[in-house]
Amino acid sequence: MLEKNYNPKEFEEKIYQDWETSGDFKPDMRSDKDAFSIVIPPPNVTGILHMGHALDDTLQDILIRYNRMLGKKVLWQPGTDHAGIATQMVVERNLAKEGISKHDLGREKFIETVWKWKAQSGGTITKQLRRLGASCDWSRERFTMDEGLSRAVRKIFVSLYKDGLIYKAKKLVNWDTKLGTAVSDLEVVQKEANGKMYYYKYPIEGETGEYVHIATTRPETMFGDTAVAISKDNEKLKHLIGKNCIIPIINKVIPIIADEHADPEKGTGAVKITPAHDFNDFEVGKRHNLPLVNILNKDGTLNENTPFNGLNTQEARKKTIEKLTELGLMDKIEDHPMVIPYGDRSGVVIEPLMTDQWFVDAPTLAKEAIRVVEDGEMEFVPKSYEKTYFEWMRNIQPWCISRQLWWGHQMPIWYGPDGHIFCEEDEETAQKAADEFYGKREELTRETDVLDTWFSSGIWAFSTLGWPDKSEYLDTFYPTSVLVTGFDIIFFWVARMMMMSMYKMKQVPFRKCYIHGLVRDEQGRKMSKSKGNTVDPMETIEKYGADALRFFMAAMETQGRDINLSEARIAGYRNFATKLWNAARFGQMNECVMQNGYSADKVELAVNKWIIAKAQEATQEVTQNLNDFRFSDAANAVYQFVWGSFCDWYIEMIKPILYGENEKDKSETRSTFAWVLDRILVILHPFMPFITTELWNNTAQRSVKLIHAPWPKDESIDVEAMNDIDWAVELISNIRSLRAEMNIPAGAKPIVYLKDANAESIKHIEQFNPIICTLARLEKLSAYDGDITPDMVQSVFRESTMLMPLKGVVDFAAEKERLNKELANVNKFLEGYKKKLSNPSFVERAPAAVVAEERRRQSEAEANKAKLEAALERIANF
RNA sequence: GGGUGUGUAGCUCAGGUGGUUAGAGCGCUACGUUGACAUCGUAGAGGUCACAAGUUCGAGUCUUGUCAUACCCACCA
Repeated sequence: MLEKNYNPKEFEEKIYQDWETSGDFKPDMRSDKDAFSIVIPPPNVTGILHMGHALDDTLQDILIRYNRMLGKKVLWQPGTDHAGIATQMVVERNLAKEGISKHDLGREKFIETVWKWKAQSGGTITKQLRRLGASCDWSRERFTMDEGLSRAVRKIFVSLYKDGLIYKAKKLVNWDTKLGTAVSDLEVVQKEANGKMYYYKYPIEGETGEYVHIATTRPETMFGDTAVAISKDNEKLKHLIGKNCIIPIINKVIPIIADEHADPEKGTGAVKITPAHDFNDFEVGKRHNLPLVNILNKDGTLNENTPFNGLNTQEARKKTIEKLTELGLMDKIEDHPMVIPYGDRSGVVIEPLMTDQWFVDAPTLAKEAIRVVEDGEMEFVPKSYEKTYFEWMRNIQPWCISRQLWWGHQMPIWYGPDGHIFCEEDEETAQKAADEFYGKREELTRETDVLDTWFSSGIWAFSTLGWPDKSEYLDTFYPTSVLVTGFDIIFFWVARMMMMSMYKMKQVPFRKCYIHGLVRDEQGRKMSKSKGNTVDPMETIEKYGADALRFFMAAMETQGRDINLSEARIAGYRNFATKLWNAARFGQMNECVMQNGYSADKVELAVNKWIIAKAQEATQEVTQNLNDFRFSDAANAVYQFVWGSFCDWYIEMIKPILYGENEKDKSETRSTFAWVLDRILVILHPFMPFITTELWNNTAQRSVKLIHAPWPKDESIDVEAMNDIDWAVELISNIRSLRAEMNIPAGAKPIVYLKDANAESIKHIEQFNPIICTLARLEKLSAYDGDITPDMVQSVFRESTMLMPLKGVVDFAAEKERLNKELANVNKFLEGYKKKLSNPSFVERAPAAVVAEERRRQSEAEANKAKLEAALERIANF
């Protein structure tokens, strides 16, 4: 017997362990059905599960479990990401607590420490995923830095390099002064700040008292200026073009040039050009062949090309202003709201800096990645994200992949003594290539830079399946079926996966890409540690169970919208689980098990036919909606069926049968109950795997585990579905015969019985029992003043189970009115269609498909009309 | 500046291709909880679907505009 209370803590972990140890998550490679596969967006190995993961992985698990029940070969490939910067920062922070810096350890020792740390606490997130119920094939778990994946990374790097798609270049890149590394454009976030605009002037060379006035937010960069630009359309200032001016303090002469970058409307109309420290100025410098003067060290302090060697930019700015003021060159300082770039990880200001870096030729790789989406080989769901994707891909810039970090994939690049580059998969091969190149043995040195984390994530879809080796899994599961991820990661990951996969595999990495929104807090604010409004999914699971959290995520997931976390709602879904638990318990108490020889398509009682038809309807809805990635619709269909139809109505309706004496009816009803409960457990399983499994294991002997139970097919049973009108007709007929049989005078109130019956208790029982309630309201009878006997009550209880209470369809006059109204409506449509279709210009000019659609609707309306008329006829007598 | 969304009940949100009386959960009110229910049931109140014009026999849904709001991209000397 089931416990009295639903207590998820008691069985969730136990059930998960059984799945995992029994190998239930492994694909059934003998299945003759299609393959279905998902690669998990690898969480950061240092991370802990947050609500975003809970959403992302719940959706994936629903799809995985659903497809597994469809009998397909199903693989959910799990793994974690080494997350270069994030992980390095975590470990550095830990070391700092002991007063150690990474430089104290040296590169090798530091990396050792990271691995040690990973071994120690890297499993947290995968443990948490298990707690959520994620049915990943953990036996195949991968890590972006493990041996196989590292080999895949080297292989693809060499391939790209040899195809000329990876190159080294000295470019202006985003430089993180705290981490001491280059970062990609995507890793830079722009933040609003209250800055100041500094106005000052540069003396014109050879013309005492003449100046060119400049405005800048960063005066300290003036030592890197190599020109001042003015638009040639600037009537007021264009006379200065061609002259030279002098950078004060260092008294350096620079030219005044004409360039469109200088907008006459902005600032003073004259712009100082610092090509080595500003992306726009860099372009101007290129156009005019201006020299580059680097004024910053890699830690962001000013260097020897300035008078403030060693000072940071803030201090240098102060000094510069002081000096300019002394020289009488300052005009004014104004408040100026501005946007400043910060590193999204380090949180410090990003400086554009000239450095040697490695780049992937993204514009070339993007071409195929764009084509396959245009051609529909990969589809975004919702489709609108295509636009975002195209927009970004068509304007993509070379991708800076080198990072000056220690933790990550060291680039497979070796330099000869003369700087010649050898790019090979390992040192031995590189040495061989060098031997051949030089004709003698030369010492090689390896490039110290490591790769951007997203480089290895970019090949995740096939590297985890075994590439570059031949493997059954790669053949079977690539391309993967669908990628499920958040919109914030489209550029970082989806786009890169598309490019890398198209380059190497010549096939899309996934056929569909389902994009979901963010999980926000109760008020719709973004969750963040700094705001302190994060909710730990593990605490939620502890409190309400994993099933409740999962169902919440599914029920709230509507395409293209963020989800606001709501504890009340999660509690509501916990109540839903409780409800189901108790329904199952009710079944147990009434010995509702499948009888031998029971067949759902042979039931006779209306109430059983009805619930079976309803169950089929719900199954269809769930199936269709899951196929369409409409998670909330799928979840709500089960919810409505279980609570609204099964618990609220069916269970109430069958009580009299189960408590009565008609053994045949009892037997059929018990079996039907068991059948419907089974159906519920199956279609609910993808959403709530734990409670469904617990009930499955406890309600009868099973030959198959629920996780592998076959998903029901629509055509498996054939019950005669009854529509509302049919129910109403049958209901009222039964009441009439009942009334006649029991000799109840017309106008009498239907029978109620209580030990101490009185007017109040009659009212109560109306509310308690939907059957009685319906009877009462249906006939709108006045008070029954005859005797009420226990027999009469029994009789009504027993017989009335043949009836169907219907919410809403209780008043036949109203029903008639409704039908007539609808009929009038249909007639109106028909008139409209007739009018449209008899209009020659519409029929002749409109596209054939449109006309056909209109005709189809017309005939649909005609069929509807016939149906309504038939229904009206049927209730005409009531 | 460019782009993409969103605006529906007190709150949070559903409302494929226009078509009955616009729905759910929570909250609220009333009544009841005796037989699955750490609760549940029944009933109810609550909406000019942001605003305006248009297309249509018919608009929450389509078109245009306005207002509000969120996010993304670029830029701001």
